[in-house]
Amino acid sequence: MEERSTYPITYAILAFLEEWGPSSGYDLKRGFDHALIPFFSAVYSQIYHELHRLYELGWVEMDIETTSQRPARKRYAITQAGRDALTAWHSQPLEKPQLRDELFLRTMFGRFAPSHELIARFKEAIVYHEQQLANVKAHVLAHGDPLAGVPAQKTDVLAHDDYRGLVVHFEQTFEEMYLQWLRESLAFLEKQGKNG
Amino acid sequence: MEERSTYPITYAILAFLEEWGPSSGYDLKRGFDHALIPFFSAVYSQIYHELHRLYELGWVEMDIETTSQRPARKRYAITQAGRDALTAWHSQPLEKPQLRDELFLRTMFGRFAPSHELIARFKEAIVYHEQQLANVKAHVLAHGDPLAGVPAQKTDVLAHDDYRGLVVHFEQTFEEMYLQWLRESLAFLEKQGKNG
DNA sequence: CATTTCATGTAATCCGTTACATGATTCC
DNA sequence: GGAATCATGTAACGGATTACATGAAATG
Repeated sequence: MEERSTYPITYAILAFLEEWGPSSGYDLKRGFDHALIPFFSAVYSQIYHELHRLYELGWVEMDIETTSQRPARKRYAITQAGRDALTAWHSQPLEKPQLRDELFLRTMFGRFAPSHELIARFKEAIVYHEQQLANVKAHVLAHGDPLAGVPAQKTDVLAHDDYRGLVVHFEQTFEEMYLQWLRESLAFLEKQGKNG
Repeated sequence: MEERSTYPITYAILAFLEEWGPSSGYDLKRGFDHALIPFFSAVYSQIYHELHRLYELGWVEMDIETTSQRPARKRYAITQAGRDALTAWHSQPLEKPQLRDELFLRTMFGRFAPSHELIARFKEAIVYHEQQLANVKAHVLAHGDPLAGVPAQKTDVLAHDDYRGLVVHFEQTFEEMYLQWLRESLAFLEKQGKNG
């Protein structure tokens, strides 16, 4: 197979179909929003487009539900070729991670505006990341945290949710670290403002 | 003015021109690579394109150096309108930060491949982030860290800049946190593997 | 009876990256 | 003499997002 062009969403969809069983594009969207926040998201148009692509690759199969009174609903299921692709994915090299955050650029060039502007941005960022942290903590309660010893692991194999738990643990640590930086920096900026 | 469409690179260029004085696209590229790694980067084509755009906006002016024997060199300088735009930028709301990292998706769906695969990815990520941390520590020495009380080197023209130091502090803390997560997760994965 | 939810898709735009194209000068 | 550096750009592609388009059924 000469499969060029697979993206993160390719495998996100395959993995969810494998985990959840046959699903519609609509189901997938809702699943992504609930389970993958905030490190992965997709919009409907992207999901529907990718499902068509996966269908043509033979990695998913599809049937249309006729039983329901609801709008036409297409159920997609992963095929064996899809499962093989999902497994092969884990052998491929990782893409480089990217953290894009305009606040860093604003901070770096903060002196080109009155100091209260940057201070206001920091305060807004604190509100935003406090909300993110609250969301993540709800996730920890839901999925556990294997590194912090929060619930549910089997002794023989990795528990189902342990993998997700590792990611959620990262999210929580990240948000806490970010908030600490915001608060320390804010204090620094406010102190400098008074001295200057 | 009905001009939509200004991006981070717009302001990165304006800020650097304000800070460094008149510069060529080539200068800007080198400056970005040295001063903004790893949270901001740009390729030549993007920089040249943006410079043309800024010229048409009247935010920069340009003259061609005829004195040199080198290839034609265009020197761009920020205008007053450019300075105004740079200041106005700081009043605008922040875009939402995005951390894109394929490792999270790989981890979440780690059970769809033999455990040694994910373990190998984690080991590769450790090597990568150790290198990132080493780069950042060199930055700290060059630019200082106002939160940790590390002074900037006087040899650096931009060294007075505490704003940049705040960003570099974040970078270092981020890489340290990331590495800790990688090592803890790796130990967890390896332990679970032996039990199974 | 109005809003939300269910349900799928097309079209356009946008931003970033890669590939391509050129050529002089300096350094080893 | 060959490699690296200086220096500027065009063309094409590609993934992600936004806007647009439609409409039934359940919920309050």
